Amino acid sequence: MSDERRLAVLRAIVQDYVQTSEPVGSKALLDRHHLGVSAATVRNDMAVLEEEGLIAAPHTSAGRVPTDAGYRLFVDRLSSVKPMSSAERAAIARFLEGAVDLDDVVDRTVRLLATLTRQVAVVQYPSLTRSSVRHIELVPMGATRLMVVLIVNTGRVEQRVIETPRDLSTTDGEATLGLVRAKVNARAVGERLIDAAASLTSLADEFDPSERDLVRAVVGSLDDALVEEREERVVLAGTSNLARAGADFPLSIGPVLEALEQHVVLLKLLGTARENADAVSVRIGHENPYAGLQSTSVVSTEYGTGADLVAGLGVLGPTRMDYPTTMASVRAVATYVSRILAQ
Amino acid sequence: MSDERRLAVLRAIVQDYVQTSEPVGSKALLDRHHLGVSAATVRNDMAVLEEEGLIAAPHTSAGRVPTDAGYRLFVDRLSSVKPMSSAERAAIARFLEGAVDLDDVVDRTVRLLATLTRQVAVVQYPSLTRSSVRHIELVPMGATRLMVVLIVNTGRVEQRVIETPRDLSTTDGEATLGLVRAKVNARAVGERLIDAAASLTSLADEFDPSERDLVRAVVGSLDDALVEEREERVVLAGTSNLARAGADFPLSIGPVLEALEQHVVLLKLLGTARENADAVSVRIGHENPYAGLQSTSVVSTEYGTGADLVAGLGVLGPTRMDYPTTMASVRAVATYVSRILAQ
DNA sequence: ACTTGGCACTCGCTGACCATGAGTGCCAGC
DNA sequence: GCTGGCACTCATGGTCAGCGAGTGCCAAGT
Repeated sequence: MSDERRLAVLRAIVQDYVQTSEPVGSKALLDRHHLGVSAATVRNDMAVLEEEGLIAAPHTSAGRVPTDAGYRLFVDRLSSVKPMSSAERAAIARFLEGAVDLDDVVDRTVRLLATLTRQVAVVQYPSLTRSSVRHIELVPMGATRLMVVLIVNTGRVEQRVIETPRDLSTTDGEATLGLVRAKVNARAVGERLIDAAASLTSLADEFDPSERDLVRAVVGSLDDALVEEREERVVLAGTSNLARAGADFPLSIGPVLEALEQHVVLLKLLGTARENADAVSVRIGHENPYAGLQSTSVVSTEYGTGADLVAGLGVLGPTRMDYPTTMASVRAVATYVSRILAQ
Repeated sequence: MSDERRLAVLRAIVQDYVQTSEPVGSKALLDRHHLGVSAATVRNDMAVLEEEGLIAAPHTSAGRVPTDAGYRLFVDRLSSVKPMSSAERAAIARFLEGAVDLDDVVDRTVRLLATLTRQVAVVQYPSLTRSSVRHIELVPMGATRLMVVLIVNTGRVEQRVIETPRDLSTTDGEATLGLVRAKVNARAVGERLIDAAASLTSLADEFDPSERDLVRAVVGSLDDALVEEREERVVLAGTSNLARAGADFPLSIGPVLEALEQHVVLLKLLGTARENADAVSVRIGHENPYAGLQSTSVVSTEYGTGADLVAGLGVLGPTRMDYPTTMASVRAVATYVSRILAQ
């Protein structure tokens, strides 16, 4: 049956509404899309679409607006990811090339994403939990304080300062410290962070009882650094784009801003996206499990180095969003930042 | 003359308007403050205040609202910083005590400030340019790559990875590296960052010509890390508080959000505050040099360790703000975070 | 069986109009 | 110099009518 034309009508409604942000009626629709039928036919189709819960009318006598389900159908079956021009791709690559270190890469990525999509961009720092230990350094700071520095293969560095039970400024103390440094590195380097924590636990047994306090203190602080959840950091950009789209949020942007401040929430959003393959994930309106984000959509994906996918990035905006181009931007940025990180 | 009473009227207007966010008229004013005079007298005073540009009427027949100049006079002469209860002080101290490292201190500080003031909080990272070098570590990563780690006395760590011109995996290479490490530290440790950069420049001269390439590479990356402006980082919290006070912004909160994303702007705001003594600085409305912040006020101060003041913190909100309590919170938080950092 | 033109109907939006009331400015008297 | 009184100004909120975009449905056409 005309099932196919009805979907074409839905597609047209979504496209028009995204562009004009006004409810679209049967007549306006005919002006902009030359479906080969009359207004009355479109009206009938619309009635069916409404019954199926794909579109809704704000008031009796206004045009129709897509529902979350309508957008869902649109992204799943009625749209394809819009290809980017090679000029755009080149611009992305060039902008990311200039980064000097990991912080800078992440910073540029998030800014770029916000600019491209004109929406709020969210980038997760490459997650330590999937990364491995590259080196551990012990730096004495005065007689009884020690800085423990953990260097991860993604380039991130974690440090802790601890009080040591022994005086390290003696030659004897220095020798001990050298031994501890060597053994800690021998056990941990190359291990994934979680495994490293495990293989360090029994380290104290290898030392003289008099030195175990020191070893335990070092291992303890490493444990701390290894599991510390702060590594799961996210960075935001483009928050002001929310104000531009202010009218799209039924209440106000307050709840959205609140959600954006709760980085745990954002991490979960990016995290659950990861269940899917390496495709771009889209979560629309009420599909978001968090109150306050129920009138927003999240377009996200993974990025990282090779087989070792390490983090997520994405954008957040009103459900009334240009999904095809947003998805294209997210995918392109993820691709290029991954490429940069692989070096 | 009744100059004094007129100021009392101004004070009352500011207080009422801050609380109710509605223009305050002569009658409403008498209900809430028992000035010993009649409404007509207050009206006369108001007329004078308006002529002096301290208050203004949104429309002919509405109450009066303080102007930026009115707020200025209020904070300068009509209010005192509200003292905090010892319970509040204790709560602040307790919350900040729990921090595990510098990042955590800054993070807790900014959150605390946002919660206390119910406004947008801005905290600058302790600035490296005023800090000194505590230690420099050189960590080989494979044969021809070297990680240069700079540890600053504020606890911050900067790292760079460089390609080395020499193979460092040989015993010979390791010896050279040890020598470089020792000399670099000898020259730089304890120096202020800017001075350290200067005293390192001639270091290559002390080495064999065959080793100078390596030394130059190390020094170059340190130079880079020492002057890198990213150290001048700021952290935000409480952005969602802007939405709550939405009605206070004539246009929309868009421009404000934009300004908040430009960290350079925020740094300048905190930076210029520093010209004043160690008091709390207040910049009201149009006193802010940045378009987009002209309907906001910034309350800021310095914090840091002892004589070595290293950074600024503050809050940003609508000009209609409870200045006395906000100033008290800012001052208290600065005091306590400084105390924590001094350890 | 589907499409189409037509027609009555709904309902949000806009602008006009009015009553209300908070608030002002001014003046004459104390 | 303060006060009570009074006329005046406007923003606000409510009602009401007209407009128009848009719908739903029906009867006729293909």
